[in-house]
Amino acid sequence: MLYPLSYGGSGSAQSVADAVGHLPVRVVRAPAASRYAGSVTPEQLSSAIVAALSALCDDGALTLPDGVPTAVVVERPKNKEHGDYATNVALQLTKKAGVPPRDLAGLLADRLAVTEGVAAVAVAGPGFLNISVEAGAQGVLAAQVVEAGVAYGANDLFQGEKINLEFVSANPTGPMHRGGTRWAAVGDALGRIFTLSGAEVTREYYFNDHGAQIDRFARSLLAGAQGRPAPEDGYGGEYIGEIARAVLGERPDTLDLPDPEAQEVFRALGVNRMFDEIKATLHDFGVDFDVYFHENNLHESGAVDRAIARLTEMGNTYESDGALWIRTEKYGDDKDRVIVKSDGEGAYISGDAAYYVDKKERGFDRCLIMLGADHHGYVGRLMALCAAFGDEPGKDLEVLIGQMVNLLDHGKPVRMSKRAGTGITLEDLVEAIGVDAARYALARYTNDTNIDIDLALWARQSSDNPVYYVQYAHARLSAILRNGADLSLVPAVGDAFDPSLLSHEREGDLLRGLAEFPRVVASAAALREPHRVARYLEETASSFHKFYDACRVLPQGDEEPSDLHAARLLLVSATRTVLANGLALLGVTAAERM
RNA sequence: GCGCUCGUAGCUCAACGGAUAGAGCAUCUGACUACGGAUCAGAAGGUUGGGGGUUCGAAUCCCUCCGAGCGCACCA
Repeated sequence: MLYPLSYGGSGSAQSVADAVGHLPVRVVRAPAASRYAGSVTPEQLSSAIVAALSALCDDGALTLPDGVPTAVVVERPKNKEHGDYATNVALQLTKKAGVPPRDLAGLLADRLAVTEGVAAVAVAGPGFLNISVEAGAQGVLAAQVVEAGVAYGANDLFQGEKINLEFVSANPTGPMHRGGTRWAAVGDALGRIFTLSGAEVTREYYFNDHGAQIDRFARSLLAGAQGRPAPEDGYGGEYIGEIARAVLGERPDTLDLPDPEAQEVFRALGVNRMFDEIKATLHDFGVDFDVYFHENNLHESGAVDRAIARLTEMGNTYESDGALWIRTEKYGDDKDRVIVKSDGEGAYISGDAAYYVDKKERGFDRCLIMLGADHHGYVGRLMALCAAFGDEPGKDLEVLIGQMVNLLDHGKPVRMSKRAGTGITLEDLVEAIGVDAARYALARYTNDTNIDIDLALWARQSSDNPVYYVQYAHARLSAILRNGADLSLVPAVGDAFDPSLLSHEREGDLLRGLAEFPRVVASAAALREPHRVARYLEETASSFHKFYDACRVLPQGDEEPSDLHAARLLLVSATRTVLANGLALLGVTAAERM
């Protein structure tokens, strides 16, 4: 769930879906133009329903004071007794039209029944329209998926938008702990999802390399190098000694310098070492940022002073008790905040103000910041900051919160990392269960719930591990295609493909599932919920296994290859495309063999 | 005390305000002359924390109580 589109108790609980319109029909680009005509997609059904409504109004059978909607929701029912597709349009319009829902549904059903590719339309329950599609109209999708290839799943929800994603942004004072770890997986996946939804994405990491924490880090390194214990307010853990030794390796004479100068060497070189280590860890995790932004630059370049000046020009600052304050309360924060401390130093928020201005000057339509739950108290002031600059919180700036991740091992909490001296690090997690399982496990759940990840489960290579279930399906699909190739059997294409052959119930289930993929991607982008992709992949893998169990794809023994074999091989190819594209969105390997 | 996020099967979790609340694991029963059994079929398992409200319809929105996690700096 998105954190605040509305925030600070303004009361409106408007969902993102509302904000972008009715998702299921609006966002989806029809599969690439294709020589395989005759398919029936949800979008086409939506159009057909809109046309039917218009016709009913023209005939005087129906009166809609607000006019005919431009699109209606067509969804795939959970229960397949309710047809291939369903719409609640009659229930939605019953009040405006002044017609009982079942009557309105009946009027629409008569009109829709004659649509090409539609096999049957039924009125059900309180007034749902249940639509069944002819087998041939569904089967076409297999060809469309294979034609689209890696582009299948693309949609234009964020077409042309420049989106800045800031995530992880762990302090360069130690190895990356679990707070940033969840976002490393989820934020990167979200970036991939936005990209497939048409956005131009910039991934950004904000290094807080300014301020007291860096002083503490430098003092800790110096202490470590001198064999003294870590300062009381400093950093412990084995990595301090490692970094200190590395700095000494680079500058062996450091300890001969007076302490203040030595500390400066440790600061400069130690922080750089930490940068490099964090970048390398993330790279190994499959996450690379386009921009590593250094907070210190904002202070040294005068960007902070300019941002503060601008806030002052806009009348959003005032002096009190020798400090400069920003009027965040006016914009929904709990209270005003100090932006320049009475000692003349910029408070932390001054860097954020300048950073935000910098992002906007770089032309981003949306800036998303992803934070751990331990920072959610900061959301209000960030949003207020955005408003203080005259921008629109929730649009120009959006903050996502990821709740805590608890790591377990055989049900028991794992809390400490020897090397970091604090929480479990990303490296610890990867070492325990590998990159694929780690990324999948972290991306599989909604961000706004605490999750427990049991290392013992995710390290297991068996069916109770969801990532293996999906990867296995992909490997199995790959094996079928390999075996088919050995028999010189290739997926049906062009005139050789008869979509109506894919008429088995399990084939229909699978095809309808594959048709959902672009909408799943679009909704994952709109709601900022990558876990939808993971759940969808598990469903699709399951749907495939059921198909596999019931439908023989390749010829057996001396059997002659038939058009059905070729058609099913095409369906196999399409399914593999969807699983591969979906796993790619999560940054998880899609292996041909396991 | 105030705020944010949650509370769904024994466990871990799904469910754009829609139809009989779904999966996996665990438990029980079945399917291997195997296109990869890392699979499939079936059974059992629920007052969606409690109580009000909103409406054609609520796990979902509003109020309230209970419980959990995380926050409430001139720290960063």
